[in-house]
Amino acid sequence: MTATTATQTTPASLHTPVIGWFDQHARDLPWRRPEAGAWGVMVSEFMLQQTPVNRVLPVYEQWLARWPRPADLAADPPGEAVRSWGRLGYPRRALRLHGAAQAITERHGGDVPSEHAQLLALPGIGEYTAAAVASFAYRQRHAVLDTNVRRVFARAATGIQYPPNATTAAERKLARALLPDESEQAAQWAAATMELGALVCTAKNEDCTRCPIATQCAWRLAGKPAHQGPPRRGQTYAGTDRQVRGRLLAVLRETVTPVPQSALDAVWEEPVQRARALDGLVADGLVEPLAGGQYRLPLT
DNA sequence: CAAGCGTGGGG
DNA sequence: TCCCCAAGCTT
Repeated sequence: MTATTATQTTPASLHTPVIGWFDQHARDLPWRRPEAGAWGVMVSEFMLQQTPVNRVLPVYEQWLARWPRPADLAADPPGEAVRSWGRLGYPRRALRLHGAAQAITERHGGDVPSEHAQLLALPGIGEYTAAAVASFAYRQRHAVLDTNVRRVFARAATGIQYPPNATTAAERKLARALLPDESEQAAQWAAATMELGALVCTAKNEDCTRCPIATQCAWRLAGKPAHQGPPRRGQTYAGTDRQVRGRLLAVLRETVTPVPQSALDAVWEEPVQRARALDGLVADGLVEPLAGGQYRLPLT
C-alpha cells in the first residue's frame, strides 16, 4: 500500500461527489435547459442578482417570450424593460440589462459574447455574472464565486461558517485551486457548488445529512463553530429613500400615460425625502421628467 | 471600499 | 412581530 492519507481532502476528492449529487438533485430551471441559450442564461443572471429563484421564474418566462433575442429588447424603450421588471426589486438592473442588450446588438452582432472580458464590459455585468455566463452558457472554465459558492468553500475548505463580507483574493485563489482542469467538468462543478449552497449548505439551517461532502467538510469536522466577529450589517428598509423610490416607481409602472406630480406626491408624506427620491430616480434614468410637472418611465 | 440600491418569504 | 436573507453591481 502507499502512504496516502485516506482522509485528506483534495480538489479531486470533492469533484465526483458534488457533481454526482448535482446530477441527481439539480432543479429543473428554465435557464438550465439547452433552449435557453446564452441570452436566457444572461437574463436569468441579471434577475437572480439578489432576488430569489421562485420570484424570478414568472418574470423570466414573460421576458423571454416578449424579447427572445437581445435585439428585440434593444428595440424597445428602456422604460418597457423597467415596467416588465415588475416587483423583482433593484430596477436599475432592468435598465442595465436593456443597455447590455443594446451593446450586444451594436457591438456583437446581436449575439451574447462568449469572452469573459467582453461580458465584463457590458453594463450590469461584474466579476460573478461574467464568469457565470461564460461557464453556464459557453461551458468555459471559470471560478464562479457567488454567495452560495463562497459559503460552501468557506465551510468545506476553510472551516468557517460564513465567508467575509466582500470577496477576497484568498477566496479567488482557493476557487481556482479547486476548479477541475477540464472545462466541461469545471462548468458542472460551478453549477453544482452553487446548487449545493442554495439547497443544502444554506446560510441558516444547513442540512449536513444531505450533503455529499459532509465527511470532508472542515467546518463540520471542527464541530461547526459559530461565526466570529461582528454581525452582518442588517439593511434597514422602512423609512428609507429606497422605500420611497419603490413606491414612486410602482405608480409609474402602472400606466403608459404620463403621471401628474400629484399622483406621485400621494405615495409619501414627507416632501423633502419624496423630492430627493424622485430626483434620484430621474438621475438614474429610471424616470423621465416631462414639461408641466409630469413623469413617465423613460422612452429613451 | 463602504454605502446605496427593492422586495417579499420564512423562521 | 421582527429579523434575516436571496445567483451583485456601481460609485
